[in-house]
Amino acid sequence: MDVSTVTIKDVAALAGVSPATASRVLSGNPATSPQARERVAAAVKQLEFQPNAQARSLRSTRTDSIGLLVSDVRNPFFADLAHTVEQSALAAGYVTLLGNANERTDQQDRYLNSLISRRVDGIIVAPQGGDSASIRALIKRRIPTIFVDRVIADIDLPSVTTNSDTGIRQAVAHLAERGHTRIGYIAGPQSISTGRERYSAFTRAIAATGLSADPALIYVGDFQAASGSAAVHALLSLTDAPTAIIAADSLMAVGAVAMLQRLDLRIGEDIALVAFDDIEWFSLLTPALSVITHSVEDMGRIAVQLLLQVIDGQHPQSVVLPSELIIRASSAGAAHATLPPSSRKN
Amino acid sequence: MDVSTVTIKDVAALAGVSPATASRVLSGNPATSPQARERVAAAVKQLEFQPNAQARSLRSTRTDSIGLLVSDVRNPFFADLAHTVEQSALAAGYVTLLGNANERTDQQDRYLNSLISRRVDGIIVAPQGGDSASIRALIKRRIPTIFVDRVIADIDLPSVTTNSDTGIRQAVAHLAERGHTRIGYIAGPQSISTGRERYSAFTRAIAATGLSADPALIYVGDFQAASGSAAVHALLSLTDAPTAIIAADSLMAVGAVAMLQRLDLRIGEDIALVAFDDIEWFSLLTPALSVITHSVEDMGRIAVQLLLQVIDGQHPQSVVLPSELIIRASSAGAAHATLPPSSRKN
DNA sequence: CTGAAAGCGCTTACAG
DNA sequence: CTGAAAGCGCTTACAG
Repeated sequence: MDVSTVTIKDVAALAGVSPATASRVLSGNPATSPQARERVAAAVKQLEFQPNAQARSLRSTRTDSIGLLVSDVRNPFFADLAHTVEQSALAAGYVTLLGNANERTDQQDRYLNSLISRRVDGIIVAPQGGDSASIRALIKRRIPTIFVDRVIADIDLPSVTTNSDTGIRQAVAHLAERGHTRIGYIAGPQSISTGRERYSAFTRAIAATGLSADPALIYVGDFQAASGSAAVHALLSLTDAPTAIIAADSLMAVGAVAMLQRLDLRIGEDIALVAFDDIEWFSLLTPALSVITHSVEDMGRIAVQLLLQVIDGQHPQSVVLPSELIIRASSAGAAHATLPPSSRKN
Repeated sequence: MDVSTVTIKDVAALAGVSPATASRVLSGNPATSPQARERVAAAVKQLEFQPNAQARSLRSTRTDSIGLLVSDVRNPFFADLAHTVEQSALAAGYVTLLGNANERTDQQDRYLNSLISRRVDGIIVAPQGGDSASIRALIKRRIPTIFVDRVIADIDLPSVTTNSDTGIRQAVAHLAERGHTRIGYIAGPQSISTGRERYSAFTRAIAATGLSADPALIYVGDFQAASGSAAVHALLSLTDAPTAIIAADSLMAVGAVAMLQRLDLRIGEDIALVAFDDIEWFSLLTPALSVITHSVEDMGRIAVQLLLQVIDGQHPQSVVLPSELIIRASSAGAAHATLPPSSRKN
């Protein structure tokens, strides 16, 4: 007998009960006799029965699965987030279907539609860009959904985000204290909430400390490594170049490090660098990178919590997590004037 | 009308056709009239109809989804693999459900069972450890399955793996040429095929070059960072410590780097280091890390290709990809005697 | 505690 | 090219 075609009927027949009873035993319904439980269990084992999740959820409308849509799996922050979400969900009995938007709205829409078609019980999404038809569709269908890390401005859904203000303020204050007056900022895309928020946190911090608010010190990147490299090159080509740089995410920081190395600049001496997002690797660089840290574990765990509450019919409050500066060698030194790339070997 | 309850019957009613015709239009069956196509399309749009994938696959036995089980999403190699698999699958019209075994057999089994229940069309798996009931179940059920990166010894399934021999031989030869005679090796777990294979490639290379085959030079780790740190500490505590170390994966290499830094050893001068797996970050370290590279893009792309062939009823040959040494500063210097940790500040 | 029956939302021979 | 009908593998009121 082809084991792949074993159905609950086969189990029921072997156990000598009706499919209904077999189903009850399988789903842990207490209205079953010990004998029935025993015999069904034996039959399941003997036939290696695996219930068909499709059929089950077609009838019961539950799938015991959630969707997680991240912006970019290759970004260590989102890889870590995927990991914690998945572990938390597993502990609650849910399987996580992971989708990767690849920082593109079209792929986000494709995955979201696919998750809708699969009738996941809920979705955790780190949304791309601005408005999106597929996210509106989630709301229209009343599919339990929460935002993580990022939000979409006029869509009112529970979320877990980071208050970037504290960490960025601490970073700017710290750099000011080390004598930096012109701090460059590599911003994230302004179509993404974290990009906007960290940007405004930076400008507020600059204003509060009375440092140069020269708009030329701000370079808007796209949260990917290449834009971090481009940013460093542009910022250091200024006549009055910054002596310190803050990057709004880890990938752009990676690009910044690569370009600084290519320009033969010594990080922490010739120029200070601080990255948003604390990635394990940053502490291994020479010098170790100062970072603005926020807890990806908390974010993932709380995201699952909130989603389960929404699935349960509740209306949980959004949660905002703190951020904090960790000072390492890349920003520990005093400010020095930075030479433009053109005057150095490249 | 609650948009989430729109079914194909509603679409058919609005379009003035039968559900059968609506279904044919939806699935692109050519046996449909232009009028039917047009009116169904209009109804779908107006009602924002999303077909229920569960119901569809219950009847048609296809789900247009594949499963990918990786060993550890937080390992950049597997994150990259997930990315390329997903992109290739998407191009072929499949959605990828990603599961994370977290280097644990029990989680692997849980996900595999869940993927079976969801009736994915095929599964790509980087298997944990040795034999596994859930992997045997895949075969019994004749679920198209292929191995990627790792294999299980006596299970005969198509696979895409790396021939680690070339790269490791090049690495050993390169280190020998630089004057190293005692090369330490941080092995992966011997329960995993890549762990075993790279280990034997190393011992073969050592034998071929006539270097020290002292068993004390080999430390067996678990492919995680912490074991790389422990390995470095153990190897450098030897009376006759190695002057060069090869780590069998990127995570153990990260641990090795962290420990070498903690011991205040200068990589590339006091001790040479080579890592298996080429991770973007490795070139940013100071000094940049020499690596044994193999193409994760090819691996992911080919894995999807093979799986589609298996789904199509074919019996594709396994593919073995090449590996190659990339020499950077971490191994460029000449060999020096290495002092044990006890004689240094820690 | 149990079984017969209906139905979840689709698809697919079958007949026309 | 189209529709009525059966059925995919489950679950769940309903009646006993």
